[in-house]
Amino acid sequence: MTDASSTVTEASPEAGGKRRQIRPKAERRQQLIDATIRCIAQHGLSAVTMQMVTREAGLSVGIANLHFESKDNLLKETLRFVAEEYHGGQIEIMEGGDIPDLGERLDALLDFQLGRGVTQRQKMSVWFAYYGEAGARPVYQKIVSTVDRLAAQKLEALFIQIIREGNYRGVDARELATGYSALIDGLHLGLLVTPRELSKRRARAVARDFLRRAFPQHIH
Amino acid sequence: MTDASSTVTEASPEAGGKRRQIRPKAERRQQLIDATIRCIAQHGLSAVTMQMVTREAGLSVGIANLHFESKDNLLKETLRFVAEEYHGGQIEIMEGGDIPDLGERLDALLDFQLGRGVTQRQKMSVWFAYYGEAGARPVYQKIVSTVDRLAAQKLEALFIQIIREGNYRGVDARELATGYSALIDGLHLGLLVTPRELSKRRARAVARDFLRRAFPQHIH
DNA sequence: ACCCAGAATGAATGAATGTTCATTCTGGAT
DNA sequence: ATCCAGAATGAACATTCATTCATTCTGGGT
Repeated sequence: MTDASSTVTEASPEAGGKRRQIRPKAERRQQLIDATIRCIAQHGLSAVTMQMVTREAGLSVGIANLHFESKDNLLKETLRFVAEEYHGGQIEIMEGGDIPDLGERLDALLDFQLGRGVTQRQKMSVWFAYYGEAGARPVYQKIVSTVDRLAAQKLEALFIQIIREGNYRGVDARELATGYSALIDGLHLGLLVTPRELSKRRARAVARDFLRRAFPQHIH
Repeated sequence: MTDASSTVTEASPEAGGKRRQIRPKAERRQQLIDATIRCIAQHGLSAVTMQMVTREAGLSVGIANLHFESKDNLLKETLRFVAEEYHGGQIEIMEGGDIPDLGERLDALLDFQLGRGVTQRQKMSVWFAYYGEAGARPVYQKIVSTVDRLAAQKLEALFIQIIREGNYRGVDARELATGYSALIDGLHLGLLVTPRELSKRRARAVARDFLRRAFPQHIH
């Protein structure tokens, strides 16, 4: 009855007041997934331990196996969350009823893919940590493939619309979509591994150039 | 004096004849690095153990710490080897005194980057396994950055030559080189993670398209 | 005020792994 | 034939980590 921690936000990893709190399952799951993302970004996927994650979340070790049955499952669910968040965001923009102009929609997509601040870097780390293991783990491949395929289809559909509107000749939407996706992935890699060589500004310029060369009327 | 294993190639992981062989240090180092590459490709970086690597190499556990001082060091040296092999190959082609025609040289580069068979897939796995950890491990970043920077410079130099020869206007060699490198990285990722969606043939077509759009006179 | 389903805890457990080092063995030098 | 530097071995050790579960605690329902 001495502390004023009645509205504690769980944001403080340490804190003296360590009063036990009971929260709904869904909330704890998300809390653990968020902590996992931070841990992977900071220490790398192969160095992540359950103790590390639960401490980062400000919870006890046992709780991870209560809400996820195992470490493997926690990692799997974390990947699923990141994948769905990233691709979901893209898809929303590409379907974009809120942006009628196709050129502006492309711009918004590019903003989403290469924008944001520190948070984005965390997500990128997680993203590529899983890519690294995907070659040996079919489960990861499957999760990524599923969302990837949908995003690829939406991108192709958007490109088809743009090609029709601009009356561009000799351009294959599918091939261009594959190229653009690969380019964005490659730029993310560059930003992550060699941030000294590749600034975010330049990455955006490069991606924009790619689009301009393909759709000169839509990107200026 | 009963066996004919005098010219044993160390290629057989098991084998009944387990006679101890003494070999020069450099050879053992390479043997262990090769085994490490195979293990990473097959099991993923985070699952690799010393026992796994030494068994794959057909040697005892102690030997890894004899030639490399630790597991960390073995992994570091393996990355250095893969990085230098990949970038070294590229650089050799780009400097390429043996291919005078610039268009053909681009073709050769593309062949090297997206060609080959199973072996190449192994190398890709290793490559991205390290990328995944690079966000959290400055040592890996440094190794990759070093070779990467040199390759980027050579590529830019090649593009400058091509731009001059073709008299291309409004094209920035540096930006184009960044874009092409990123595209290749992204295509590698696609081949590794979603081989069902992206065939090697299509990856080549996409990369070729990128070059053709930039240098139409040099790529047909 | 009381109760109790089930959320949360964390010490204990056992398995896995990196590293060490006393010992064995090899092959070229003498 | 003999020798020995140092390459190779692998059982043993210490540590680290995922998982378990007996116990404690919480907060909504009655």
